[in-house]
Amino acid sequence: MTAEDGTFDTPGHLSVTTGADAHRGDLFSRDCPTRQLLDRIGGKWVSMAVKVLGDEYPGEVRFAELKRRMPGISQKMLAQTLRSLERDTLVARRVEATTPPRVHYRLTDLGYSLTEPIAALRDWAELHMAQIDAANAG
Amino acid sequence: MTAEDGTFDTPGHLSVTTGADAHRGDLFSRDCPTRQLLDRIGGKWVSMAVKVLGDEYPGEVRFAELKRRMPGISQKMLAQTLRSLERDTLVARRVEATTPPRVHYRLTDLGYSLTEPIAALRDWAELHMAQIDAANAG
DNA sequence: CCGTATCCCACATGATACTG
DNA sequence: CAGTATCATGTGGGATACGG
Repeated sequence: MTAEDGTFDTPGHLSVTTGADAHRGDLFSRDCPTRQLLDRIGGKWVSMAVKVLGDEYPGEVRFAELKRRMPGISQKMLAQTLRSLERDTLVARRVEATTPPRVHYRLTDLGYSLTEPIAALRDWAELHMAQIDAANAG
Repeated sequence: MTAEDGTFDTPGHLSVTTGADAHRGDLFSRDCPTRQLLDRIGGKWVSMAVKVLGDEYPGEVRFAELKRRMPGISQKMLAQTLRSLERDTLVARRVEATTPPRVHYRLTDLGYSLTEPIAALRDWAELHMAQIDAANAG
């Protein structure tokens, strides 16, 4: 019942200051994939954007429509979130060169594949978050 | 292909920015469970702590041993992370009243159940994070 | 319509020191 | 050993204004 995988077996923290060049540089820069992923989807608006886009997959959603479906988000955060997802190739961007321009976003196949593990989180959350909230309240 | 569930149908945006004047009626709109969960496990050390404890489940791990298995974490952050998990009833704490005292931590059943969706994240990450890193590099 | 640029602040995290 | 207290800081994210 102990570990059968080694996801977290490297720290992601630099350990030693002896010797300027250290050993291969592999000691610290190798973060665990789970932590890396959480750093990406843990942002305030990322999971919501993925959900909204996933609901239309493989269809597209325009910027303004995304904003409308994500109440409370600012233009800045929406653009920033989408840029990040685009850099990660989780979202594709298509510009219609009209005036004014229309910009369409869609999940890539990779992005859509991410909706699976997120759905696992959602299922767990829907089953158990109430209990956790109750524990915090009481 | 549109939404069949309503996970993200409320914004969860708070408007008060002063924080000190306790503005009544500023409701934290009901956040979606997924976002709430990500707020909890998205912390820098939470997923690692769950992993380390999960590897020993249903066994216990002592504070110092936990710290040893989470390279880079400070005592403060370890204690803080464990307190949070304990409040959420994801982790149980047992104190051995010796001198010096020994404190043992273990995942609760609820906490252990969380390792399932986290494993889904990990599996996805191990398959795809390299591709995402490559996209960012290039 | 679709952004970017600025300013600002709360907060998560870290370093360090102290205690039972 | 197992914490708590204090101080410092980088940054995520919000408000607002401007630009193509």
